Amino acid sequence: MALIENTTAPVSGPAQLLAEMVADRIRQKVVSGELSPGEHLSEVALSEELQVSRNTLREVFRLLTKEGILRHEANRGVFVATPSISTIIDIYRIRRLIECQALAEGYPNHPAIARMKKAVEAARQAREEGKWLSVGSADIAFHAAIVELADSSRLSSFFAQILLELRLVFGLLQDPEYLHAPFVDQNQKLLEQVELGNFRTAAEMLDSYLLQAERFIMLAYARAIEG
Amino acid sequence: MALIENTTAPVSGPAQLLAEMVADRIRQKVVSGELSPGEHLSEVALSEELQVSRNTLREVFRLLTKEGILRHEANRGVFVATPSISTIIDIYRIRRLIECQALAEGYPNHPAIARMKKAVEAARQAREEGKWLSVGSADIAFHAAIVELADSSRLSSFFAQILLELRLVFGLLQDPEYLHAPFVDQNQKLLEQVELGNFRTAAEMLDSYLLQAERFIMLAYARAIEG
DNA sequence: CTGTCCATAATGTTGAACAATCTTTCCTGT
DNA sequence: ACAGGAAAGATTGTTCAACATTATGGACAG
Repeated sequence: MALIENTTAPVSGPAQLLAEMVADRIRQKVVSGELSPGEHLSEVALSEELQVSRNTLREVFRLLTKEGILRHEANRGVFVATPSISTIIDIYRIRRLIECQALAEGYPNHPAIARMKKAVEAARQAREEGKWLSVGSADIAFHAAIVELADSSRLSSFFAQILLELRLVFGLLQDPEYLHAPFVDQNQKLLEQVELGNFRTAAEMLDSYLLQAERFIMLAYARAIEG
Repeated sequence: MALIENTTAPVSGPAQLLAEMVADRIRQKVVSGELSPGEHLSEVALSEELQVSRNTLREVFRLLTKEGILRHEANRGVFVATPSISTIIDIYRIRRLIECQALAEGYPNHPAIARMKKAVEAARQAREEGKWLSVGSADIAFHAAIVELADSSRLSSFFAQILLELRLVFGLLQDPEYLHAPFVDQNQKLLEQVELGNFRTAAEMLDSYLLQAERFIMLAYARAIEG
């Protein structure tokens, strides 16, 4: 009789792995600002909201904690990571080290250059439309493309993580226009040098841009945590 | 009555998180060669052997897969990662990029230099005693210390992962003496330059050492997968 | 020998249970 | 009134058992 009936009903098998999909959704929630830095993520609440079991959610937490966008405290659960000054310093130290080196050793006709160009165009478009969050995304894509010049899958995915953490920092800051607008033209200038084959010059420009951006963001950060 | 009696008995609570401990044990199994590249890790078998539940083990699998020492295939489970030629290329590309840059921008009296010195001494000691696996460990520690010159926690832990993958490669190769012996003296020479404050010189030496090591290991690898 | 079907085993995912730990509340004694 | 502490409640850590889904291996037919 009804004893054999199955009550739990995952009607359709997972096309992709469930945990990966959930991880994507949480990443997006963090980037979009739906989840704020420092916020506590309750296992029961989130598992109900996302319609997954606690076990699956915990697998996701492990992933995202390793990625650095969540923080884990024993017996207290996970929280959205709260970037600090030292986070910003660390991120920009890494950006200068990796991006400049990748750029300096780039070569003409590398497929990543096309992606850089596309990102610059997307950024200009988004700027005209006033979509500052999209400008930020395009800026991220541009710098991810720079790292792809190094032709290293491991380096690229590591750098993607770093850029994701940077987006967390951006989320903390106000005034996205003031924040993202200057980068559009800088990226454009970088791309011009790259297309001329002047990779060394481009790398030097990038280094100074990044130093400048770091100071800029540190200031905005200091302003944000006070006001 | 006995209904309330508890049958499951984890008598003592976890001092540290169980999953982290299990992850350490599996990492060690991989590094020590107890688990070989390509080997399939059964969830039931391993969870029984390590005395943890399947769920906990799956959390660990997620971690180690992200670290790159395990590989996940949908509906087929996890396997110990099998380094390929392109893995070696990728690893050494990253090593040259990160290590040389970190070394070039190092400065005297940095605490990491003491760690480099300690690693060199440990390596010499281990070599005299013929403990080639320890020589390998010391070599790893030496290069991890170089990266710590960059003072970036994120970069250091990323690089630790890369070096762990490299150990996987070593596990694939025969003749650890032939493999590790040359590095001891090279590291010694590097350290001498660093202690003299010649960071630029050291960085250039390191670059050529790494190029040399890459060729060396590629050859050993090619020999290993054939014979 | 090759392709199909079925039994078997593995993974993917869930829900419930309980132990350990943290948090809040409330009581008590001074 | 208030500091200290015990009890109650909520949350995480971990396990287990169940079941759906997907691979694997073998028997069998052509």
